[in-house]
Amino acid sequence: MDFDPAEAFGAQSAIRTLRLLRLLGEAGTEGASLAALVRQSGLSKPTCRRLLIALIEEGMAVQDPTTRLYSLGREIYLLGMVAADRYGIHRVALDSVTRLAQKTGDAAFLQVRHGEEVVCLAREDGTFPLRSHVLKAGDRHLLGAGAGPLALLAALPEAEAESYLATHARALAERYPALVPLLPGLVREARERGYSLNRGILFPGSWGMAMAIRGPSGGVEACLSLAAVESRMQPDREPELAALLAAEVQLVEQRLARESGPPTPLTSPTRTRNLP
Amino acid sequence: MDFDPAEAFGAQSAIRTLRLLRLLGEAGTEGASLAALVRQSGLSKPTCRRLLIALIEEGMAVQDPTTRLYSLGREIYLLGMVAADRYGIHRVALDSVTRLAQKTGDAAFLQVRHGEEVVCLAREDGTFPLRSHVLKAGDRHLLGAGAGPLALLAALPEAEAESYLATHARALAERYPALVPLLPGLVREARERGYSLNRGILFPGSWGMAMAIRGPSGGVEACLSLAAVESRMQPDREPELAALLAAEVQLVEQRLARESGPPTPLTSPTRTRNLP
DNA sequence: AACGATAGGTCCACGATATGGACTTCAATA
DNA sequence: TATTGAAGTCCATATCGTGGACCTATCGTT
Repeated sequence: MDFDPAEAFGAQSAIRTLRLLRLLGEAGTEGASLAALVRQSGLSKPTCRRLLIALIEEGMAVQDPTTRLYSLGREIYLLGMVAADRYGIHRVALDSVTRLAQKTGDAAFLQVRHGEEVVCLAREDGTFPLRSHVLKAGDRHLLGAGAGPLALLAALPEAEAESYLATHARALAERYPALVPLLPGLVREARERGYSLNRGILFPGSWGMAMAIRGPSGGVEACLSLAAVESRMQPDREPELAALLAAEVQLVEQRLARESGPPTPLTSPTRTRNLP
Repeated sequence: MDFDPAEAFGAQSAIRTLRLLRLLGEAGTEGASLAALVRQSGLSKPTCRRLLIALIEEGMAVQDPTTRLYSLGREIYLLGMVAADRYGIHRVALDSVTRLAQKTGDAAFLQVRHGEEVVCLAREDGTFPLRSHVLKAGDRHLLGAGAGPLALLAALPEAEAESYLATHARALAERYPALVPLLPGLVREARERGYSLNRGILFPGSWGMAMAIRGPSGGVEACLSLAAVESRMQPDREPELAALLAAEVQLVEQRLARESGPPTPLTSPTRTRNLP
């Protein structure tokens, strides 16, 4: 993360604290070690630790006394549930994830777009014993990187997708070197098919499939996805999986439409500074 | 809130930022004005504003451009969903809230205990036109203050409840003056009946009823509750409402038991400093 | 339309506060 | 029992955050 000094505006440690919080989110249920957080945050060890203590004292983080790993605290859950009134999609989508996992036997996910990132909100495992553990709740990837992010990218208006690719080519190439040359083709494929397919591009042998969820206003903010080992996502099973995805996506879309009495505000998180 | 300087340990502004975040949580969906946040936090206006900007830049808060009110941002929702893997009760309890609201026609709530506080996680309104708006998602009250908090207090082991009352008498008296003398009686009543009843003690005319949810390990962490205008909670309707509550509580408890393959860690959020 | 009152927002000199290099402690591996 | 790597802590220093003072916008009132 490392700080661009320009973005510190008298709130350095506030920003640092909040970024740490986000890193804890990415660490998910397992948690993260102090060393890992130091590395990822670019902070010094004492600073990192001090901020973690503050997070812990406020209930926003916890440290496992035996493993010493840090993870999100209950306070964050409580706040998140309050925020869910506004941003929530889980109420209409979580049980679809569960059903997908049950019916397919593989891992199913709910992912949402958040600016240029795609965040995995929920993962549910099926019963099949060979499982891909490449994606878990809290993981974040750039649009396009993985089946879910690919579905979301492909569902964007073409102009928007183009400009995203142009703007983020560098970042994509850095984080996912193998991906960039393939992306335009994958996006086209996904558009034609109606769902995306990731044939082990990011992690060999880990395949994925995803379909975007369109909100009542037409915007795309989330997707359902599946992940499995290569052998479980061959052409023979593809239509079956796609049909299951399609059915659940349709269900979620209906539920979204029904409850959109008060239309969800979906404004971008970027802020324009008030100028003098 | 105001700061006990002793608790600042080189993380003043981190703590301040996180407390602000919590205040935003309490403000719920409506949001809070800068002035309100300044008042509640005890911070100076510039400091408050600066920290809010930091929160906004990190996506953890948003400001409505027309009303200028601040509220929780989408990032908090995302983090909360990740934390839900660990602390979540909503997956097994939210639809009970919905059903209660539908069947009773009144407002139904899910509240959880968090240390000495009880946080309202969700509110769902029924169709009856006279509604109590005394409680909304994000609101926090001390154990004992209101139907839900009362049910949770009454469900505690007797010794624990006693010691809580002893320790927090002052705080209770300060925030809820009318309540304290009545509390012991109310708690006893609730224990005998199996559910709590608040006959407009905190807000005249706003009545409430609640029943605690017991986890598989026997601990009590949450409750379902109902609120209505006085006339809708008279003895004639009481058994009916209590039965509905009991049915949903039982359902939630069953679901909790079923999914407790990996038993939910429910450790307290307080931290013991590592001593040299 | 001029006024006062209330709230949102910002500036910047000062000093309290957060910083990180250096250190200690502990557990696991060799 | 050395050795490595990670967790955790101390404290002198200067950087970063602070809040009094000020500006502006938007009301309701006369």
